[in-house]
Amino acid sequence: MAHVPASERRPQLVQAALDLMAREGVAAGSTRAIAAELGVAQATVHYTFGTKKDLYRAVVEQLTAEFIGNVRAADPGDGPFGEQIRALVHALWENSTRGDGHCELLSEFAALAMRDPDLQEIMSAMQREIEGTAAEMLTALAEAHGIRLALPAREVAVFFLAGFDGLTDRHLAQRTPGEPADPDTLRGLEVLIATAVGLCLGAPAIS
Amino acid sequence: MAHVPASERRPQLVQAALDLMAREGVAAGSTRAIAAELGVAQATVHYTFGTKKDLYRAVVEQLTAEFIGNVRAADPGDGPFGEQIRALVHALWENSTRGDGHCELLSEFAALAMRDPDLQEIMSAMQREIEGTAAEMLTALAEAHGIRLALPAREVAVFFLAGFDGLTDRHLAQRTPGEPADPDTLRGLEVLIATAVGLCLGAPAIS
DNA sequence: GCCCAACTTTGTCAGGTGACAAAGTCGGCC
DNA sequence: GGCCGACTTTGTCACCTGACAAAGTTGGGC
Repeated sequence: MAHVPASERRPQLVQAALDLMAREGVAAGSTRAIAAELGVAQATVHYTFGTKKDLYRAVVEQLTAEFIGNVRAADPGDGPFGEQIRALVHALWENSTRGDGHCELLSEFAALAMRDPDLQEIMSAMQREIEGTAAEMLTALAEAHGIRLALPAREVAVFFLAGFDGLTDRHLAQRTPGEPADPDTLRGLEVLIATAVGLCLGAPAIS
Repeated sequence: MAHVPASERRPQLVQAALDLMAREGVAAGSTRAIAAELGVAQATVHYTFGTKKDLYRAVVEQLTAEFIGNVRAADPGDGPFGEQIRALVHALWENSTRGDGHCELLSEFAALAMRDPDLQEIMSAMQREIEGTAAEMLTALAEAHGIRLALPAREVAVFFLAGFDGLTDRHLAQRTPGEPADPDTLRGLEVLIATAVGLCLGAPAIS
């Protein structure tokens, strides 16, 4: 095996762990399996990261960065406000249901984080970062249309992202890999978009 | 250890597994740990259930039954329609965030189910059962008030429950055990209730 | 009162886990 | 050109896992 500086080995191992776990689940991410994925001795993992949890931490950070990058890269098109939101959300949905296992992996880490304070801190920070990004994009979009948001952008973001996460979880629970998404889930997504846009514009029924 | 018929041992083991896993997480639910929780030999688990997965299945079914029972037992009070919904949702929230670990456990099983077709089937059925229950209660409530729902009850239920699950997950990710819930989460819950009620009554901004 | 089937216990297996130590190998720097 | 520190490999702990077999033990039915 070639001699590679640790600064290169690190991202290689993170990527190997990410690939393996996205494919076969967090539970399959033993240090041995991850090392084998990269074609490296098991002890290399411990040499590079010290502890398995440190590797996991790095994987989650990588996953977060990718996710936020994808969100930011989405193209809202140039329609009216509501249509732009719709386009962004659909892009996000495509991204989350692409079947590369990254979304599942994030859910698994979220489950792990409930029992592990260290992981919880990371996942919590990640969530806040995503919410911040969403709020920021929403604000920018509204501003571009000269719209004054009826609710603080952050509140809309939290409401929307909670609904979105719930729907992706539902999708993951209901889907059969080959088939299209459950129509109830897709309908839920449309309702969510409509209510979120309504929230922004100050729909009368909302207290 | 006393000689107990398997028909009694079964629920005892399920309860022991439930207690243990709610307390320490699914990962701590080895057959040995579960047997020890009940004060029984490890092989008893295999005698009674054959396979660990069969035990897990039984635990999930128990958890589902409890959850639906709690939902059904909630008291909507006797205010106007919107207030009754609100009361029910708050009861559900209290139930889900009580800190007995059952909610966390359900999330963990949902994560497991993403990689295990057998579990997925159970969790999927559970989800549909909960949605059906919610839709049913919503219909009954609307009928009692002479309200004609602007959307099919099932659609409202899917939308609401997805949002609710997202918010409980957010709560689980953000909370620090001793402290009160994150205000953003609670605000999200209120927004969710308001939009769900608005959906029922046919809020104008919703397409 | 006894006997058979249902249940429980003890013991063991093969395999997987995270972690580490020690020896080996490589590459850049002097 | 050699050497020293950074990296890799091999080997090995101690432990935990699900599963099973075989030998008890118990209780209900006759």
